[in-house]
Amino acid sequence: MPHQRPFYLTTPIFYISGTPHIGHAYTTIAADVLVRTARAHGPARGLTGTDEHGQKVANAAAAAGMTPQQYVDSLAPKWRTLAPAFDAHFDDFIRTTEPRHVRACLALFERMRISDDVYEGVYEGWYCTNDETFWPEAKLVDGRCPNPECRRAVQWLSEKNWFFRLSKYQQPLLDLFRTKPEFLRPQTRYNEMMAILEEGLEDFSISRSSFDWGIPLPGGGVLYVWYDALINYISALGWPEDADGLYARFWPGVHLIGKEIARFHTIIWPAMLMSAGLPIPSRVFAHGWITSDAGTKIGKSLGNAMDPFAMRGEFGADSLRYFLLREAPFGSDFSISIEKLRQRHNSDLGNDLGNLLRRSLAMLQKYRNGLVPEAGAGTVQERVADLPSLVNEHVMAFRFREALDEIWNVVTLLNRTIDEQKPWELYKHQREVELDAVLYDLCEGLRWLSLLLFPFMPAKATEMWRQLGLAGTPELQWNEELVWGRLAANTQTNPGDALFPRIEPPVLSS
RNA sequence: GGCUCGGUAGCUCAGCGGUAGAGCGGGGGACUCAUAAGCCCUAGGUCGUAGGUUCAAAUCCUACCCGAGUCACCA
Repeated sequence: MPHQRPFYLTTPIFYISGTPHIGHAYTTIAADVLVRTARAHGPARGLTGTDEHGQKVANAAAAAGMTPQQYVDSLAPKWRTLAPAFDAHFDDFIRTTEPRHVRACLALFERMRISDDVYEGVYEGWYCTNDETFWPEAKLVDGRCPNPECRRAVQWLSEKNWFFRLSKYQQPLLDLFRTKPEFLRPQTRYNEMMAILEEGLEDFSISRSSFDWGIPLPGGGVLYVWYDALINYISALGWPEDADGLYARFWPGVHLIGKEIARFHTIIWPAMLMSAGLPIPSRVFAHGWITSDAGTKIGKSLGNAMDPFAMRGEFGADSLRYFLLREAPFGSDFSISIEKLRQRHNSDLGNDLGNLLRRSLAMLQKYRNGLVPEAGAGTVQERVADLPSLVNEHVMAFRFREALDEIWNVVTLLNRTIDEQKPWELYKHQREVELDAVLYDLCEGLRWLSLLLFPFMPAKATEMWRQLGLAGTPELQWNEELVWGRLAANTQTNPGDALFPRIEPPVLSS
């Protein structure tokens, strides 16, 4: 069943001083597939953006000889190009330095004060200047920084800050998790957060007074960067003014995040919203890490990040999108390599799908001058009847791989239909009615595939659509378009270049 | 160290009480519309180890081994 409610999905906002790596592309692409699928059933909205405050940014700006604002302005364009580079379309891109965001943060802070959930306290602990991190006493190694690559002396710091009475929300959060386990998926992340909740929550410092690159508070100091960052999900909708009515229409939304930030999104953020008397997110999904073949995490700090732009250059955005969502269950870690990418590209995309389109249109060209025949007594219709709802259910539950498995069953079905019906023999023996029936089934089946694959591979699905002789793009409502027989007879098809040209392994020279 | 999740065919994984499954790779076959693609057949793996419960266990319980994650106010 298509969902009725407007659908709102967010990615995390990316920390601006980093460099985009394959993990950012992964989150972005998955979010885009969700939003595009939702949009095929009704109103849907996607949000991404950048997180621009914090001491690290301030330090990096100083090192670059710029003001923090100049510095983040110089970096923001790089992040804006990330989504378009992978054919991901978001309705909005928020930067936490924008006035609309600043206003929302201060408004939320004020609401929480009114709830008596914000109080002044002293924030202190052992601080490592190099890592810019406070460490609990128990973590110190010989009284020094526990980071194995640091091990410098730590110093005792204390500053007066605002605290959020997070402890007050332990029970409400436990109730939430127990009554609505689907709030956080997958299960393994849910278990971890439950363990944290059962251990108990401590109040949480939400301002800083030792530096000033953040959202300034009326009485001095700035908001802690995470407190500020989480609010982007509603500030981008126009809360609290909501002049455009977006907040009223789209909140609460769904958050897609990486597993490392589940705590912020499923404990701190809901508690903040509860405190302010606002609805909490409807769902949070924490996906896994992409690793290299050696099994090491790919991240900025390890210096082995695969450049997503280079990978796109070699395989194309659609092929990469397909690989990332087909290769592993969404939520698990998985490894990526050029060889695996090539394997998927050649086998699934080139051999199965691309070749299916080409051989189908080639026969239509040869036997019917490229004109779609009248529909006949085909066998494919009944086999695909459940496919749209099945695919939609899988995608909306973050089961991208299962959705693609279902779609590929139909790719295989159509390939098998050709081999079983042998159109070349039907043609030779002038069995015109049967030949028409098979050719129609193939074209209509391919039209369905184009529509269903559009969220995953927008450009290639559109190219399929074009070769099938259809106008516009397959970005259409499924309940109207996924009706068997909608493809009109006498449509003039346009066979074209191979959809996914084979990519040969590099020739090794000795 | 506590807790959590995994350890199933060469690879990636599904199965989660009833005498072992899929995809890919590998091997064989019949065809020709097609990107030498597609289709059909084929994999005989002590389901991490050792016990236990049961008429019956990858599937439940216990212990252990191995791997990963998490227990941080760094985004």
